[in-house]
Amino acid sequence: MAEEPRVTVTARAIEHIKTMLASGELAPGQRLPTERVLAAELGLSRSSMREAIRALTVMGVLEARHGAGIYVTRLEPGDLLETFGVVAEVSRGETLLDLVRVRKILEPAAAATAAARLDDAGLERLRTEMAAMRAGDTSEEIVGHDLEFHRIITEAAGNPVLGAILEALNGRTFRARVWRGYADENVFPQTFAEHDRIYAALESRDPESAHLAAAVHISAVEDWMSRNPEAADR
Amino acid sequence: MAEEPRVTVTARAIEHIKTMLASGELAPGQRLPTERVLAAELGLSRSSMREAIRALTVMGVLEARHGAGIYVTRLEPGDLLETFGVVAEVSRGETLLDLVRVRKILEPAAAATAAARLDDAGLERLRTEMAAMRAGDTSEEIVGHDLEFHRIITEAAGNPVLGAILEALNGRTFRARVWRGYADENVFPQTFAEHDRIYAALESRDPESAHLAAAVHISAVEDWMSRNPEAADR
DNA sequence: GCCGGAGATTGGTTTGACCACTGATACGCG
DNA sequence: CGCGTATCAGTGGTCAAACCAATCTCCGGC
Repeated sequence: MAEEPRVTVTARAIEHIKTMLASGELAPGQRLPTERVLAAELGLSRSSMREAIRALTVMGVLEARHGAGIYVTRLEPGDLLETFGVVAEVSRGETLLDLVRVRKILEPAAAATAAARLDDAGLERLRTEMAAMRAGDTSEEIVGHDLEFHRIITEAAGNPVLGAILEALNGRTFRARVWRGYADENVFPQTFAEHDRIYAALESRDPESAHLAAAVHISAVEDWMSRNPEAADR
Repeated sequence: MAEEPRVTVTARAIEHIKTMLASGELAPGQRLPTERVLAAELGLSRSSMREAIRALTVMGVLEARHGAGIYVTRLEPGDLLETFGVVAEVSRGETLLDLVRVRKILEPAAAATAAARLDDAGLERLRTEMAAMRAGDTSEEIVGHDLEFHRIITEAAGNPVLGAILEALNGRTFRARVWRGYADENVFPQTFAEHDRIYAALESRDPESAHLAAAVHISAVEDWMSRNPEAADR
């Protein structure tokens, strides 16, 4: 016989709502019944129902607005993959290296695709970020422009899922660790040169060169992390 | 002035624990204080504290064992990226296509790496899965072996983060959608042939061929989905 | 017709009680 | 003495009933 009442009521509620979502019974943006009603319908207490809602909220599928109600999010990759970022936040050691290695696969692919799609306005924005980076004083500031530089490229690749994953792979926490180390070694010039290479490839609409330049760029980060494992443990 | 006490107490608790994790104050496998104690320490009610714990649980960061206590997970990619799978479960339409496109980038890279690392035992396991797939009756059964086939390769690539992402990208829900459609068109033979190509490349330890064969394989899926958009809406 | 405020609605938070599972301790049997 | 078992304290799981704090709605006055 079926023998597993071992699941908590909250877990069942979570599964229940996910199923409604997968089946299309709940559409993006749609409003759900109130907590009290949901609890009654699923036959559990409001407390437990709230736990389920909270879980789905952090997953990015639901959004609770105080006083207004509970809504299904747009269910776009960006919403759903936000939690992905925690892996970059709480990981250390070897896992951080693995993170970079995945980025080394994705970022070049994104750059290659972007090479064929980035328009003049995009190139202009890239130049702006590059200049801002060179002019930046604080490490914090430089990291911000670095992130933006890569995000523009990622966005131009036109794949929201890819964009969200790369975004997560580059959590501020993670990025800050690397750049803090960079600052101690004055490797900024080399990094700026790598960005220049990427930009040049994009400007000449050359996917292969863009792919290569991006790979070189990320490899530099990977190498640095390999040589400075202690940076992964802070 | 700082002006946003608009964050819920639960959100603060979540952040608090994540910070303790990032700083190393909480180590993998470690046991946390009881819910009651935690609630008191952070100055909130047990209900709210439980919501925070539930949230961290679904993120794969904490694990609550009934009667035993709350523990930090091993914090390995597999644990943390489990939620990632929801995107594959609740997404539809264009997003599903974007999902496959990301897989088209990652899977070939994984196959190429695996070509240099897969040992004889691994090859043997691949042959087993291939045979089982051909012999499979139900779609359900075939999907299972298909998944296992790819998982063996991914595992051989030796990057847990990459493995976890690909695992998520291939949620059973998602995979079932495709194969259900495949069954209607009898494209199994072609798929089997693609697997044969991948296997041959791996056996001859040829990264480039493996990369190519995997790309072809995933492209076939992508093409099929492009031609059958209605499959994405079930 | 527009504006503002009172009241209803709904999520946010707290409290306290009880249930269900786990693990360790102490007991009793062989 | 050794081992199995019964007991029980500790801990997470669930429920209930309030009250608080945003938000929305609708009605009345200007």
